[in-house]
Amino acid sequence: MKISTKGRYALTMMIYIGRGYKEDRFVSLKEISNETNISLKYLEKIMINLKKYDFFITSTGKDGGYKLKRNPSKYSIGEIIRAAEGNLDVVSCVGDELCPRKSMCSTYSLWEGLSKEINDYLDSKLLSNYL
Amino acid sequence: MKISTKGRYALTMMIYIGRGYKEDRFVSLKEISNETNISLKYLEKIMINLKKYDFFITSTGKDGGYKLKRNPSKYSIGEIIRAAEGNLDVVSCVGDELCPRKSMCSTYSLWEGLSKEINDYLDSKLLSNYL
DNA sequence: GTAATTCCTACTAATTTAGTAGTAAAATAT
DNA sequence: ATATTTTACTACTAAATTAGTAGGAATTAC
Repeated sequence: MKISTKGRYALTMMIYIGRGYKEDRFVSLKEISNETNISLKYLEKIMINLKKYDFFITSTGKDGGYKLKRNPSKYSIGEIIRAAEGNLDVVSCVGDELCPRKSMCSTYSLWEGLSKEINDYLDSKLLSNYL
Repeated sequence: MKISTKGRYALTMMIYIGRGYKEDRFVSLKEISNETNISLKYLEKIMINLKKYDFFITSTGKDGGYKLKRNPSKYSIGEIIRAAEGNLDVVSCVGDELCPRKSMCSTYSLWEGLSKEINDYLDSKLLSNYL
């Protein structure tokens, strides 16, 4: 039940990029990599998932990088972590997938409830709280 | 952020053993394996972790198995899952371990808060609710 | 004493996580 | 224009964790 580096580093990037928001400047992954000592290549890889969402304006080339599209208070931590890691359900047996183990059905509501707690908690926290 | 089979199957076993509590009988892993189609050997392996805690009275040999030591309402789901999986903190940077990445310190309270939510939720649920 | 069960140790396979490597394409400062 | 810087894209690899398997010793009810 650990949050992986994918989710943690994604949030790190969002924080750095969020800090550039007031100055209206692009923040490059190079810069984040330098300040955090996280490999540039790995940041790029994690960024692939985030780019699928409508989070940034990007610019290639000199002085390029990423800029937030919205105000940092308009991003929840939940949407960031889910963008990076996928859904935050604690079990995969959701939807109409049939579970062959009867005994576990009695625990479905437990896992569903826990997943909801996790999502609600993270959705209640905003990026602006962590800049 | 998935609960692994270790935790899920541990709970499954506790439920089956808990059902035997009223009849005051030993429930064997063989029986649980037969009803759930989870490999006996794997159940044995997961049981190793649970046995470190004061959960059961055991009996080897014919008609042997496991019997709960306390009333099912005296076991929280949290203690069961922690016994099987280890602590439920969502990050490992707890205690006095020093984190080299400054930017992440701003998120420590987030992960600590989330870990507390998870533990509190699971501690509020009792085994007796899932028999 | 035999069958059923836990107890104990060791091994293996599959999956996920955590990276690395190389290059192409785009934008910009000069 | 061109050199530089940055994102964009594709592919590969290493380490760790998860999920199991295998074989047999000790214990107990009958």
